[in-house]
Amino acid sequence: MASRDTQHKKITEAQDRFVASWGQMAGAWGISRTMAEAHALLYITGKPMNTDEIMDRLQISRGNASMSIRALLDWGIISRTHKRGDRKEYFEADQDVWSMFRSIVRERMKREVEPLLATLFEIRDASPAPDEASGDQQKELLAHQKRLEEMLSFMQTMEKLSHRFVSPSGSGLELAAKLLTKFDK
Amino acid sequence: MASRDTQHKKITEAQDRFVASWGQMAGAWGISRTMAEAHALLYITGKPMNTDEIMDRLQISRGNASMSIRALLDWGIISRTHKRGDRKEYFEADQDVWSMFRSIVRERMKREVEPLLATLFEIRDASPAPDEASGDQQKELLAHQKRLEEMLSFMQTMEKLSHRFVSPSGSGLELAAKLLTKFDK
DNA sequence: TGGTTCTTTCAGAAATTATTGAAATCAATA
DNA sequence: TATTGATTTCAATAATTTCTGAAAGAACCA
Repeated sequence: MASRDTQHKKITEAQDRFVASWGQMAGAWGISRTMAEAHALLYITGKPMNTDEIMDRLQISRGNASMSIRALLDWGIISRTHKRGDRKEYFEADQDVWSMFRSIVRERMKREVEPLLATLFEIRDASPAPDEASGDQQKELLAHQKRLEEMLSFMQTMEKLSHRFVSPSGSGLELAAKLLTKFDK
Repeated sequence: MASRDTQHKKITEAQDRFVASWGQMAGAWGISRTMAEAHALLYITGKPMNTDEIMDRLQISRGNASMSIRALLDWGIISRTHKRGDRKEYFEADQDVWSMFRSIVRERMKREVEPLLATLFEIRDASPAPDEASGDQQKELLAHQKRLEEMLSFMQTMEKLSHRFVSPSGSGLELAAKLLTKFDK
């Protein structure tokens, strides 16, 4: 039978591996490794930690820790807590994976898709109006507009879909997703 | 009425804006700006272009163009074509936005989610087996395992969902997505 | 085969992004 | 209000990613 210490060491090791693999994926999704690691750490340990604990565990500077934590708060996937008799701030991760994921989708849509969509509308509306010029040019213009429209319509569909998913009532999509995968050939 | 030249200039301008805004979003999703721009250019012009044309239009080096094109080919969202009597290779973008998006999802799942999932399984399987040690440690271990399981189960659901979406037959999800957004409150 | 054209590769340079750490700010306490 | 401790900010630096350009490699042709 494993001793208390051995078992604890193994859990810590598993946590570290979790944190590392989470951090690895970060780059591919446009967030910094540290930010992902801090989140992973809070999620997998499940207990509130203060800035110093996070710094120590991840071996990062105070500034970096502060900024990463702030970013996670802005994303809405971690929250502040306090400990009686301790002036330090503690942070804990949302423990519901689905709600966490919803926050991420919400933020990314707001930050990246919505501005893009706005720009696409602008581009469309600034397009030259069809005139009676030569057939060839006419065709080119129409084809251009069609491509713009298709992209726009795709992104709008995605936007609406994400809204459904993200809205409180839309959490039913969690069930839908699970059901959909149940009936797998 | 706009002259031929004016109209053409305006289309080019719209294309450039499209390319730029596409490129801007790239960073946030972990692909290089140039790669996104090259794809945007091929998509929005709708016509096959060779390496030199892409280089000129995006003002990039030959090396960069070659590597970006290669990456887009690997992702399966552009394809090679040829012009009779021209030894150069031409490239054109998949004009179907949904099929394009499916390719992107397929590749990202394969490259990022699947490896992560594999690592998560590894971590779980290397976890210490529950033993008869103290209740506190026992509880901690069980909580740790529960968090791992929840994350695993979430990612597996996502994986299955994406497979449905990505598979040829799964293109029905396009319809489903559109339908879902139709009934908007 | 040698010459020509097109394509890929990759070491180094440039640009971008992430991180540090010390100073400034803020907050609680007495 | 001064003191102490916690937190944020940000200019400087480090690390990483992207890009260039020249050289090597292929493909084609006469």
